[in-house]
Amino acid sequence: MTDPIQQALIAARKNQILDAAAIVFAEKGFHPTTIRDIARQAGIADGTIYNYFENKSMLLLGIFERMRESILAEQTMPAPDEVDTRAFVRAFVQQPLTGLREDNFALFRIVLSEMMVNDELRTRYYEQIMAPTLAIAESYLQAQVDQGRLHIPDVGLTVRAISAMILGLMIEYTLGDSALSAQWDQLPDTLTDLILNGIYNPS
Amino acid sequence: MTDPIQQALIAARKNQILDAAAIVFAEKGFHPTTIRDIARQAGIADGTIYNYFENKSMLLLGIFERMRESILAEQTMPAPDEVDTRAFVRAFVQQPLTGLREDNFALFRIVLSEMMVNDELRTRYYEQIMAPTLAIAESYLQAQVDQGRLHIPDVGLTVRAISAMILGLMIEYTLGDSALSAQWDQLPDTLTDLILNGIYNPS
Amino acid sequence: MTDPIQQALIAARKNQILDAAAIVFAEKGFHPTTIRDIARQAGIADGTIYNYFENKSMLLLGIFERMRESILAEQTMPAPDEVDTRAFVRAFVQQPLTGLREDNFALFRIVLSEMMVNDELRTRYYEQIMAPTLAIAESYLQAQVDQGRLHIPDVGLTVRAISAMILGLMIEYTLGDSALSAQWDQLPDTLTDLILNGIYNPS
Amino acid sequence: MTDPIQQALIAARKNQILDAAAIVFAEKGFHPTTIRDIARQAGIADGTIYNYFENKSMLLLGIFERMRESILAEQTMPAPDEVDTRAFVRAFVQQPLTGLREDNFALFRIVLSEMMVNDELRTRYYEQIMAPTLAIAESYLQAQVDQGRLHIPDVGLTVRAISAMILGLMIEYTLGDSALSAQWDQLPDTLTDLILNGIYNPS
DNA sequence: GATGAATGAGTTTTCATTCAT
DNA sequence: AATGAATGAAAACTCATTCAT
Repeated sequence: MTDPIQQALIAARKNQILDAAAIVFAEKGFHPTTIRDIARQAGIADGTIYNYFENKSMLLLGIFERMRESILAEQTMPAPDEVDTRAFVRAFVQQPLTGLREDNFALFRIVLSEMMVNDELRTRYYEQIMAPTLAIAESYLQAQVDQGRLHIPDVGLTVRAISAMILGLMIEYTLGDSALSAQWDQLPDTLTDLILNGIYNPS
Repeated sequence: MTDPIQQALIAARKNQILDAAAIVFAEKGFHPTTIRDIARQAGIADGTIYNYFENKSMLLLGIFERMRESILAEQTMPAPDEVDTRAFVRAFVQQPLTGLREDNFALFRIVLSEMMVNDELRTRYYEQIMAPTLAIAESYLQAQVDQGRLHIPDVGLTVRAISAMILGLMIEYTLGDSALSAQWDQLPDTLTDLILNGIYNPS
Repeated sequence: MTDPIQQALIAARKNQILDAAAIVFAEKGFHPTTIRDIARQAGIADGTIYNYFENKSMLLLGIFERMRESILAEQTMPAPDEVDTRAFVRAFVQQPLTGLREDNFALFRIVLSEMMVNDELRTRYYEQIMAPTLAIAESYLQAQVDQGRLHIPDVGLTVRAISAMILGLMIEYTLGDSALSAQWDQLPDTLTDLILNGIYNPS
Repeated sequence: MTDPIQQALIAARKNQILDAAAIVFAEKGFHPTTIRDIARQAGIADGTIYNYFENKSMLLLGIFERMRESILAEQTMPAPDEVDTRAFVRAFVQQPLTGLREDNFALFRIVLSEMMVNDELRTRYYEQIMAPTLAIAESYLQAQVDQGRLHIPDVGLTVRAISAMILGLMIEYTLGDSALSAQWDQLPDTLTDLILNGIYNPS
């Protein structure tokens, strides 16, 4: 049970299966993918998958968990005091935009799509990722406000608006907006300007 | 074929079916809903649906078309000159936030979820809704910039960022963020402030 | 719904399916038989079966219902007064022994086997067939007792013992007892003697 | 191979497995029970079972063999001369009725059910249990007939009828007849009366 | 145009059995 | 001898779609 070698083998096999599932899901989508597709991609038998995952939905959940872990691992925000405010905000928006790029995008689309429709997935996402991430961001911004660097009437709502902007941009990207993909690399700077200074011209 | 009475009957029957489909989709989701579910809800036979729609996906497309029409019909932007800049921006963000609320939300989630995964739906959405809407918004903002009221280095990207914020907020809402739903009515003002002035405290 | 022609068509199709199921069950047994086997035998598609029966078990239940109806239809006991006691008892034992012979035996074995193991089937059998049959037999015997023709200390238990004897003989037959099948036709007389007079030699 | 210690170990392990199988079979039935269920119950690995039994059916056969041995071991009929005829018949019917009660009943139902459907099991049952038991009973009865105590025109058929009555009663019991289970303890006497004297009232 | 019975391809999931360790 | 992960065949069941009436 607690044999560490066994544990490692089980984890390795689980990862092997999730790797395969991620590839096929990203390629064909969740519903069109069959268990057989995944088994073939992983080079194992159909039944083996069921030794490690209860059913097909749990595979998506497994992929989601791994995304969660890798995202949380990356979340190394700079200490707010050490950088100037602009660099801080820029880091804040850039991380998700570049972190979830390329290969991950196809998969992100699949997972998000299913998440909007699958209660269990949605609950887990909100509780395990979104809520804690929002809380962390909120405390960061609040610290900046307390230091007088930022002026934010409602920190909670503002944090949600900013993260929504990032999420929405990733969705618009997946929807095929060519202008967006062409200028993707300019986003961090443009967003930072927008967030910090707005678009009003007071002159 | 071009008999106007026939046309009206066909349109009425199509709407009857789409009404039924919208109800059931909103309740159960797209994939879990069967043609029989929809036929029962509409009070007609399974086969009748196929006299009006090619297949199940086309039902989603039909619903989507109706959403498009109602959204476009609502898009009555104020003439930019007639209102001050703040009221203009506020109207810009408020319309989708209040328009797509309540009953529509469940359906919006289903349609968006499938759209992220269905190429045809996605293409149609981008070409028929997102692209024209972005273009209109872009021209509006550009006019304000030209009048010196707004300062926007990259109008295209900024329009996308703002609309992404709105889309993202609707998604976060569907994901079950309670803070967001509690303060939903404050969003138009908060967003307008954020968009116009940003969060930087220059003092 | 209540269209009599529809009703007849549905009944006919149900019987077609049950006929096929009875043949294949009798040949291969319940568990080894697949839905496809039955569909092929009936000359219809697999899915059609599910338009008429909820699942495989319901087919067995349907067969069972038809056996029930045909058995009840045959249960035309002679009026107890019109025949002498011996003829009455003989008719009592002969009917099931000859009624459930030949073709039916293979099917009887399958149904009984599954009935001993399937709660729903067992409950239905007891309530719809065994209990009423026992009640009828009990009242018949009681009438004979009241007329002084028979001497039965416990009518309920005796009725059960006699019917058990018949059931047991059918099972022993299915178990392959060659002596029994060779002398099957003598059973009604032998059983009548045994039941009426017992085996004690008082001389 | 013939190492007596080895033999004992093998026998012990076989019994351990059969004990587990009997428990789970009695609880869930034969088909619904998985090898894993049995292995868990026995506290061993799935594969170990296959070191001792060829396949799942052989487990049922193994259980059956043990039942056979215990039944034959119990079959200690009184010497016919030593008891009066009534006591003899009573002992004859009582033994199976009380022997196969309580715990054994659930298992008996499973085994009998499968026996009616499984050729190998059925053949073994007939040849190894039913035929010898009938033969013994037949010789006992024949002895009584020869001594003039009993009057039986056809001993073979009568023996089958009596044993069928016992078997049938056990089945009716398993089918859930409440009157039967309530009066189960009176059965030996009632049956003895019925068998010896019948129900005819010659007065 | 409406009906709804018939179709049958397609998929998930189970589980007896094997065999390398 | 014991293990239990891997296997993959097998089967029930669903449901979008068709088409004769």
